[in-house]
Amino acid sequence: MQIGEAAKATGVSAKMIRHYESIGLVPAADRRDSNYRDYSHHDLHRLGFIRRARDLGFSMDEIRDLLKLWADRARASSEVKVLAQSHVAALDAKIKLLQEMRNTLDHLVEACNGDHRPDCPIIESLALGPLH
Amino acid sequence: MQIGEAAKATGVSAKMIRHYESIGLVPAADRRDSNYRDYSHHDLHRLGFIRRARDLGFSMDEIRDLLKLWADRARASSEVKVLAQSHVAALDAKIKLLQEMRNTLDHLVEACNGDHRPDCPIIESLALGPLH
DNA sequence: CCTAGACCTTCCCACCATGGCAAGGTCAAC
DNA sequence: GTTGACCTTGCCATGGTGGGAAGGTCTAGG
Repeated sequence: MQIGEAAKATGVSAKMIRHYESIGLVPAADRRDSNYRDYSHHDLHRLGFIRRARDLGFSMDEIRDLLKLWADRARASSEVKVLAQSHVAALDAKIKLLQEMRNTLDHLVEACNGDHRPDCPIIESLALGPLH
Repeated sequence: MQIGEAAKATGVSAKMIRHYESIGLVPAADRRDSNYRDYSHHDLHRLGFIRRARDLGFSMDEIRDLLKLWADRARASSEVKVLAQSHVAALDAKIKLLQEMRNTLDHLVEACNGDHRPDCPIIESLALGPLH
């Protein structure tokens, strides 16, 4: 199976498959005589794993760790759990930050008349002063 | 006031102040004989505005628009409100995405024993198959 | 007067994940 | 044998920020 097909099958773009190979996240693919990359079922499995991990927001480094844990059939599930938990915590922190932004801004939006007049608490709040 | 002091006063790093100047977000600062940049109260005001907008998660492009709206004292508050509302919507979308990640992963975490045994729904879920 | 150190200058490189484009090779179908 | 769909490598860009190098400027103290 060549790269385009592998891309469709896994939802990882051909571009990114090559990139993952270049950074060592996946082993270098086999090549045909044409020099085209050739993907096995096993390769697809690995790419699918990576895509799902990315869909959950894991970073490349974390995915690298997850792949190692996946390969190690003797590792304790607690090792995986710890990694996943710390990612949940990171997601929670990001969500909290975004929610604070959202709420602050939403209050300002609510306070803004949104009419033809220039007075606007949103701009005024941004324009407080040099500091503070 | 030179750049380091302006950085402390506004919470925008000297590095970023220069960057903002280079991309035209702030006008080129006055220079002293030494070629050091020289910041006025007015400049600080603008930098403070930018920092607060960044703290609310606005992109550089949006901040550019906000600065224009700030400068235009005749503009309707509705113009500002529309911009802010669309940013709130963008924040909501990001938050939703992160929450979906978080919840999916959290369910897997809850389902994982986290003990010495290797069985782990987290890894199993990532390893579903080449597709799906 | 000289030096140390704290500041400033410009310029280039790095991150992370991804896309785009260009110049060229390969293969299948018509 | 040409067309068109695919592949190859390589370089550049994004956005917002930090790091560092190599060198100029200023101030305080000996």
